[in-house]
Amino acid sequence: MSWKPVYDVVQRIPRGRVLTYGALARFLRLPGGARAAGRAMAATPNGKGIPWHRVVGERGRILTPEPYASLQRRLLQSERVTFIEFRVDLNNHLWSPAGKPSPQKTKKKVTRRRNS
DNA sequence: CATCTGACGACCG
DNA sequence: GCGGTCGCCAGAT
Repeated sequence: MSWKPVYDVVQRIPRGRVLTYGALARFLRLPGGARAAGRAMAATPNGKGIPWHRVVGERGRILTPEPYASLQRRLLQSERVTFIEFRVDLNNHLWSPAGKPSPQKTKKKVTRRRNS
């Protein structure tokens, strides 16, 4: 499968901003949904300058396997991305491929789901 | 060819 | 908020 379009978008994520697998999948209309985005990232070729660390779970949750999780947090924090208890503050850093910066501060539907 | 396994996210109780 | 299931589907075994 060609994940080029995925990498292409990821590569466009500005420094200090992040994208979620779901948003990525929906934007590109990937068959298989968010998980497809996850597969794409898991297959990300290293050393290609792809900012894989800027892709996180739906609520800013870091989902990468342990070896990378710490690195990812470190990289994000190094570019000024703020965290709230192991979660990226999407409210201020979520980016949109379509060019929808709108950070906003009013949380609308941020109260549900699990994951620990 | 048959199974298993996820770098997800939606739902349910 | 927490734990568990389900749909999806490309690779790995």
